[in-house]
Amino acid sequence: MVARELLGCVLVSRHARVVTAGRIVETEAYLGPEDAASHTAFRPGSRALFYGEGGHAYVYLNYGVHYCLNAITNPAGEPGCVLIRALAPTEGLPAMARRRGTPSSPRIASGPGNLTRALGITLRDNGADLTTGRLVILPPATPSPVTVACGPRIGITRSVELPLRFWIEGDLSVSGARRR
DNA sequence: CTCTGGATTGAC
DNA sequence: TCAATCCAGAGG
Repeated sequence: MVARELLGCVLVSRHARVVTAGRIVETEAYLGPEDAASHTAFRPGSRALFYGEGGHAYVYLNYGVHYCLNAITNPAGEPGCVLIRALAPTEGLPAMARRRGTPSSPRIASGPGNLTRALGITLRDNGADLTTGRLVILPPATPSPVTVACGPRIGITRSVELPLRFWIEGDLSVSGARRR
């Protein structure tokens, strides 16, 4: 599963002259029509991206307040994406804190909305190429042996029971479990 | 054009 | 526990 491989990869955002980056420590997988929580199930407009070629970004404004960053994972024609939920800051922490308007903290990019705000990601990054654009995902610089845990997804109202959420065990930047 | 849901967050 | 806040889809 690609969601698992993404853990430990580094997400780099270059906005103007500011570079912010972090290690991906938490992801969630979203599937095609058979996944009731996937946007493909109730948001046809997102289908073009879901079914598009892998390696592109799918950015979505949620609750009118927060953005969510997804990576399209599958070859063209096959729906599937991974929601990036949390980052462990590795570069540009002060810039993240400035964008967030909060003090620097390991949890500055913990949670989908926090993450996108910290990296300055907006709707205009929707559909961007994650291999060449100002938003890039790199393989782990130093493949560190980590424990990957998996469990139910968070914050959704459908198919919550599917164990499609992955995170790095014990990492400080993983977002805390919430209930609904 | 109006109505409304939603993969969240942080303050009460 | 609850309100903030905005896009796109659905319906008129």
